[in-house]
Amino acid sequence: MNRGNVSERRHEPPQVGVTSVILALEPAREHGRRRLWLPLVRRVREPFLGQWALPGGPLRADRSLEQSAYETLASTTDLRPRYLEQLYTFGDPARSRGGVPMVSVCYWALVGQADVAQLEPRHNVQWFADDDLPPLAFDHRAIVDYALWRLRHRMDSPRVVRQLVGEPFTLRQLHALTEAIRGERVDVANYRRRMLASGLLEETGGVLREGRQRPAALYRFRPGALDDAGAPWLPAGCEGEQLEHMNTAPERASADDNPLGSLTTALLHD
Amino acid sequence: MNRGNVSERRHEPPQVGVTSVILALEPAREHGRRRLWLPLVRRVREPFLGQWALPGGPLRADRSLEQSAYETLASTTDLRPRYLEQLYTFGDPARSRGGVPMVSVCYWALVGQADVAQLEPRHNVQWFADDDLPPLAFDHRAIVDYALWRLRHRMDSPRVVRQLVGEPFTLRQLHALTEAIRGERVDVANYRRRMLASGLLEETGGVLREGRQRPAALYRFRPGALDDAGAPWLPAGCEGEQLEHMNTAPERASADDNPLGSLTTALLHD
DNA sequence: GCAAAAGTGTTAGACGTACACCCATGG
DNA sequence: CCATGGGTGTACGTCTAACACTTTTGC
Repeated sequence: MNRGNVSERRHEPPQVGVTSVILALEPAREHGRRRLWLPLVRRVREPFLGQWALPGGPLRADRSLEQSAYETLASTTDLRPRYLEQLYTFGDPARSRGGVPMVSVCYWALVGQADVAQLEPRHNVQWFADDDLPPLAFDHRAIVDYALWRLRHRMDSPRVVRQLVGEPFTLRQLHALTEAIRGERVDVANYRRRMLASGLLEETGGVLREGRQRPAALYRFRPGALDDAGAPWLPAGCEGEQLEHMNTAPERASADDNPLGSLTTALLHD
Repeated sequence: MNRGNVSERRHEPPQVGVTSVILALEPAREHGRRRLWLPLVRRVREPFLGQWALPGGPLRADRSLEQSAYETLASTTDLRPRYLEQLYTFGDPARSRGGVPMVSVCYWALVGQADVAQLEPRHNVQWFADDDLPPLAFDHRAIVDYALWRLRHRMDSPRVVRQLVGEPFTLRQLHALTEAIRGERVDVANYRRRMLASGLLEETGGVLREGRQRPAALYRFRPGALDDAGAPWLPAGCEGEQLEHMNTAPERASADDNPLGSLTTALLHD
C-alpha cells in the first residue's frame, strides 16, 4: 500500500495539517429513518481538484491543534461545532507532497440540529448521509469511517449525545439518534426505561408534538451528568521533547480516576 | 495555563517529535501484588537535565510515525516492544521551544516479561512502578497517566493482555495482571469462568508449577481471538491535505464493522 | 372510532457476584 | 495431614430482550 518514492527533500521538516470530520443528525424526514450527516467541501486545488474532501488546512504555528481545527473548519464550512475531539494523527512518509513529509492531525466534531439548519447552501459545501458518501479525496473515506466508529463507541457519553440531538429533546428523538448511530433497531420501550433509570435525564416539564399524535415529554441532561462521564478523552496538558517551563501537574478531575482531568477542548462553548 | 509569549518565529514550520510510554508487568515478587512498570530515561540535555523523562525524539522525515516511535524507543531503552499504539498528539503553542512550535505525537507500547528480564541495567534507563514515579520532565507525568488510563480501558483486548503477560500463561497470571491494571481485587473463580467461557483461550496442554502447590494449566490465545477483537484502534491508511495518489479504499477487516481494518502497527512482529 | 405514537407491565433468560466447596501437590 | 493454590458448584440479584398492553391525541 505504501509506495516508497521518498525524494531527496526528506530532511526538510514535515508539514503539519489539521483535518476534521463534522458529524450531525440528519433533519427529520417524513416517515424515514434519520441518518448521520456530514458536510464535505469541494477541493479547489490539485490534487483531487473538484472532488469532495474533509475540511482541513495547515496548522497555524500560533494556534493550538484544537484552535487550528476549529478555525479551518469554521472558515470552510461556516459551522461552529460545540464538540471537538482529536481522532488520530497520520504521518506516513508515503503521504508526502512533492517529497516533503506530511503529518495530519485529525479531529472529529459534532454540531446540533440548530446549527445544521442555519447553514445556508453553498456551492462548495454540501451535506452527505453517512451511507451515501461520494468518492472522497485522498483517503478521507477511511478517516470518516474511523470517526463514525469512534462516534458509535462514544454513544454512551451524554456529552456526545447532547451535542447531536440538542436540548431539550424527547425520548423518541434520543431513540432515533441511537438507532441512527448504531445502525440497527432498538426496542423503544426498553430504551425509555434504561434512559430514565440511568438518572442522567430530567424532565423540563414541557411537551413537544411532532406529528398529530399524543405529545411527548421533553427532557434535558442533568447538569451533573456531563461532568465526569467517566472518560478523559482529551488531555489538557501539553508536551514536547523540548518544552520550556511546563511542569504543572495535571488537574485531576472529579468522580472517576480520569488522569487528564479537565476536558478543555471537548465542549468548546456552552 | 497557556502563556502567550509567542515569538516572531511563529511562522516557521512546527517541529514534530515522537514520545512513547512503555508499559510492562513488574516481575513477580514474593507474595506481593504485581504492579505495572515503565522504563524512564534520564535527560542528558537542558531543559530538565538529569530528570527522568519518557523516551522520545524528533520525527524522522523518511519514517512513519510508528517507525519513528519504535526507533527512538529502541535506541534509548534497548527495548523492542511488540505492541505500539498511538496515544495522543499534543500541539499547544505554549509548548514551543524558543518560539518554534512543537508538535508531539505520543505512543504507548507494551513489552512482555521476557523483554523486561533481558534489559540490562543502565545508568540512564531505569524501571519505575506506576504508583511510585519520580518527578518527570515536561508534563510527561500527564502522558503516563493517560497511557495508564488507556491501558485500563483496553484490558478487554486480547492483544493487549497477551503482550503484557506473555504466552503461554496460567489463569492465575492473567488474573494477577488484571488486578494490577484495574487496581482492585477480582474474584478468581469468576474470572476463571469468564475467561474460559469467552472462547478466547485454548489449553496448550502444558502445566506450570509456580510454588509448591498443584501445577496450573497453561493457556494461549486462540489465533482467531486476536484478529477482529472488535476495535480498529490503529488506522492503516494515511492522509494529508496534500497527498499524492492515495485513493486506495481502506481494507475492511473481518468480523466486526471496524472501518480501518488492518491493524498494521498494533502488533509489530509476531 | 381509528391510526399512530406515548408510555407501562410482565416474563424468561442471560449474566455478574459472592462464597462455599472439593481436588491436587509438596512438605 | 496440612497448608496452599487449582479448580468447580451453586444460589441469588440484576440486567436485558421480547412483546403484549393501555393511554393520549388528531382526524
